[in-house]
Amino acid sequence: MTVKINAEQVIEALGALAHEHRLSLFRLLVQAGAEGMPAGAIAEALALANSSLSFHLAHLTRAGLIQQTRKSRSLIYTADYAAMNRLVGYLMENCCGGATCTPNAACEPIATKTLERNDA
Amino acid sequence: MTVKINAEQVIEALGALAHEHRLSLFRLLVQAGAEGMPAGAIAEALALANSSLSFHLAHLTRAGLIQQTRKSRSLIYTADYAAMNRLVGYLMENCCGGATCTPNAACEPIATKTLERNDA
DNA sequence: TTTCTATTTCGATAATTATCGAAATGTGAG
DNA sequence: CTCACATTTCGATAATTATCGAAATAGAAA
Repeated sequence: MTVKINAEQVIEALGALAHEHRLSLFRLLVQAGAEGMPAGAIAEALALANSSLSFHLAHLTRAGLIQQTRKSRSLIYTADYAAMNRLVGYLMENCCGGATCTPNAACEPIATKTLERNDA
Repeated sequence: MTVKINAEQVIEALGALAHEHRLSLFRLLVQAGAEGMPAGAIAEALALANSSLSFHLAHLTRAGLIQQTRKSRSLIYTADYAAMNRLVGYLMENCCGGATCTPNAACEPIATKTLERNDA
């Protein structure tokens, strides 16, 4: 339990995930692993207008569930596994009055191809 | 993994929990244990108008996160721990491409006082 | 600098959601 | 049957959210 999370952040994250396209989008990035995906490829995969996708990407980013890095002209989005773990941790932590059942399964990103940054 | 859950149900549950009052409400019921709480007591605890609370109770019920039983004139609401576990299970299951990290911590309701129904 | 490409921001619109008071419903008591 | 109580449903209103095309921004290449 390195980083704390509060109710407000939990609500923001839950609300961000509680949408057909954003849930698909997040899981797409989770499966994409540490390499992530450029916005254009995501828009194509989800069959969304660029402007709509941008709206959802901003929403997930604001909720702290995904992150953005630039690679030449493309913006690469990656899932934030730590945030995912914190969210589930919060739900489980407050599950049984706060005592016994905390999740001991932590998710680590899958390095699909290039493993450039090992600073996680 | 006795009961399956699909994306649509997950979205409904996440959306139900992604609200200040409903998240507090759900956690209140979780802490209340198997005994549950009558609507009136919940409204008082959360300082909500009866009609507003009823709206949120219906929302959580529709999402399958809480259940309703009648006890004389009062309607008693209880948290559905199994639904909670299914939700977290879904999130974790699809966390690492679906393979390794599933949660092995399951939440059981706390029997605070009367343990009338053992058919869980 | 000019052009090309990727992505975001801006309007404008439609749909959904949250809120509360007042009225209605349903249950038990006298 | 009538009354009292707990909760829900009904309106009406305000706020938020999702959508997409068109225009603007940002970076890279020529």
